[in-house]
Amino acid sequence: MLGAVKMEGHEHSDWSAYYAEPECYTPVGNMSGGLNSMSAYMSCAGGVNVPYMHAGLGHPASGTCTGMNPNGSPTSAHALAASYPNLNTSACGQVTGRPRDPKAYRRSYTHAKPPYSYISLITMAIQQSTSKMLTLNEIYQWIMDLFPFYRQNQQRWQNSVRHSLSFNDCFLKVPRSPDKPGKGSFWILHPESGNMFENGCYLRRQKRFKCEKTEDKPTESDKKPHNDKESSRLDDSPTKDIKSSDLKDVIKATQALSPEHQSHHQDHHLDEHHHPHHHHPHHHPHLLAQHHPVLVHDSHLKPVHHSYSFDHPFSIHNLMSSEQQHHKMDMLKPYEHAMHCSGGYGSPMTGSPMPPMMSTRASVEPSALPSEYSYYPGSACANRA
DNA sequence: CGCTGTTTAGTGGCCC
DNA sequence: GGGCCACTAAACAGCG
Repeated sequence: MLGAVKMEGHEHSDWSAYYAEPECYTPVGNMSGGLNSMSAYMSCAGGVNVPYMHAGLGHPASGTCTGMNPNGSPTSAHALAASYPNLNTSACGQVTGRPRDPKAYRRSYTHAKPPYSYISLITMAIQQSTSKMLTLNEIYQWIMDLFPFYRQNQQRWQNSVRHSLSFNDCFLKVPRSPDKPGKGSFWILHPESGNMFENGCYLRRQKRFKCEKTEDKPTESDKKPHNDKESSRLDDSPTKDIKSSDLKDVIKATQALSPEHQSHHQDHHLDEHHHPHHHHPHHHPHLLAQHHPVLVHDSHLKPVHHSYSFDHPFSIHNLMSSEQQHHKMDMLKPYEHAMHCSGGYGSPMTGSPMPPMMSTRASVEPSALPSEYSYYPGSACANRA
């Protein structure tokens, strides 16, 4: 299993060194034994004054209004520096190496590259969103809010994110409706891409999702190629742009994953209240569906549950569910606990990890939390052997 | 002009 | 070694 942890392009030495320390991370095959390394990771990341405890909840991108500088930001860096005086960082805030002090070096992992592929990150971002669809910028925000590492070198990884979105068939682009102008399209997960991450492990896909539909390929008239390049793609592969007639099915497919859609209005309200200047109210599916009234059922877009095992230590559930598990607790205790006991991305100290994002949304009421986080564990049993 | 999106190319790790 | 997957860089076009 550890092999999966190691990933290309990641700081292998950092992670392997970290995992090698039994005090910090003991994978030992006890995946469901409450060893929640990723949650500990998130605990720390979230604890580092990540100004948006709601990351794992309804609207990731809503982090923009929590005071975080969307551009990576001196603000964030300073906040991090203030929170982590011992953080061994370079002038630009990047982790420069392993501090001599074990505790300090563990803390530095708040800025180490998470062992998730970009595809994983994008998938997580979209899946955890209430609307199951995010704009590019919202995906950026979600990643940055959750992983301090990605507040640096944004041009680099954001290019990779864009590449991943375009290149991988598992991501579909949903154009904005004419009456909701704005920049960029919405991105959703292909309804049939659900088994990309077997066992719910988001470290690396077990198999690449390939959209091989041919018989249900949309007609040429339904597509709106942006340019010659895109039209040329139609020859051997359907465009990733999703047509309006498919939207409802796709949304249904994605939202059928959890009962959270039943509380959309509540979540919507909450987020609107907390993030009054953000765009996301525009793309809630039910709103969007209103803008796409002509919806025809398409067989190839049948609802398919994304079946993950959320017990996996690197699953999004473990990454996020700590919020649900602890939202009733004293908001500060877990943070302090993690800061003292973990301070890193992985820690065996917590079978019940602290909430990942605690810093600013402590006032959120449990009832306002999306129900998906109490739903996922059950779905794991239902969908996976 | 900056952001978004597409595409190509090169590289490296992992697995069989 | 080949295939696959992932990361990165870069060029380019379209759009707001």
